Amino acid sequence: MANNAPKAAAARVEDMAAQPSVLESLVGYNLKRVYILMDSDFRRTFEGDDMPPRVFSTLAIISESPGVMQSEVARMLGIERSGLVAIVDGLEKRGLVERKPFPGDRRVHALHPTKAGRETFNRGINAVTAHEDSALSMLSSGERKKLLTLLQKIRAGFLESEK
Amino acid sequence: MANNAPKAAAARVEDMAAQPSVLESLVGYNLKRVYILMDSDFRRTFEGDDMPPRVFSTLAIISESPGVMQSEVARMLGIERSGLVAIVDGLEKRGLVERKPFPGDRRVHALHPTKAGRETFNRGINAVTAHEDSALSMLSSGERKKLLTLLQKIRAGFLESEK
DNA sequence: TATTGTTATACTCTATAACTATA
DNA sequence: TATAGTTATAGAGTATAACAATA
Repeated sequence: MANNAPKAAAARVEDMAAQPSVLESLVGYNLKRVYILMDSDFRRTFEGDDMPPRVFSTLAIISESPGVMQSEVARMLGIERSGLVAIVDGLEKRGLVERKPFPGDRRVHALHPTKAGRETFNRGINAVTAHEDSALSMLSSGERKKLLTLLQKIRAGFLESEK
Repeated sequence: MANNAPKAAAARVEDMAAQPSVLESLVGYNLKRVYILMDSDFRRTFEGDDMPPRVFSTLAIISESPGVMQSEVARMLGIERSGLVAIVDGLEKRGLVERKPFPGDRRVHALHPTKAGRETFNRGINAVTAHEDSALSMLSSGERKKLLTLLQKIRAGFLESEK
């Protein structure tokens, strides 16, 4: 150690900046931090519309696949059937989706978007895209595409390993 | 529509596969799904060691920056001071870290790793790296580096925009 | 027996606010 | 006045288990 300075009488809080951590080099750690940033930003942007991420995702799937059953939506979103009940309840109360009988299987509730639901989804998808444009403005178009490709590749890899 | 088949009497559940969703093209959605996969995998891998991600992160920062104060650790991890109390309590009970008086400011608890804490961290960082090697084996070395770089760039961008 | 939707329940994670002791 | 650590509390999100209706 080439530190010839006299020993300080007492440390000062201002001097206690910590070392950069090895955590910064871990994909998992950075993934979590970025997820939290993006998720918070999404919620802040759409809180006036009462549209947290998983509610928007549910509306999207129902709008794109009218007649889809709840179990299938839950499976696509990677959540439990039970967790989806409250989300669909909320969307139904707001007049954005409807539960209808499914011809051929009376256990099933087929989920359909209403006209208002389709309109909300169409406005939403534009707003969400604009939100991503803004939140990811530090990335070039190519970098953003690359990021998307890498994330999709990881998901595909996990899917494969579960077989 | 070039569908000349006769109309089915009743739909069948087996035929109700939903459309691929526009969600799949959103960075935020894929980020969340990948975060959940990696986080679950981490917890599963280290549950025998009682070492969820944020406990390991806390131990890492204390091991790398002995004497760091709690507020600084919370700031680095992006969580509230109050949330860190239980984590440090747990690490202290397990004999991995110690709260010591901070010379010069009696409000501060300086956090130090014990010998056992340093050993646990050293074993942990190897295990975590091995975990990432396994969980991200579908990516080439170059892809993994690129992903890390992109995630860090997003974090830096958010940090910049908060100024 | 298995599956769909539902309810009840509990647990994790986190944020907020208020308190104390110090500065 | 402001800050470090702490406690209490509440909320969001999610998972598990059990149930009725139906297959």
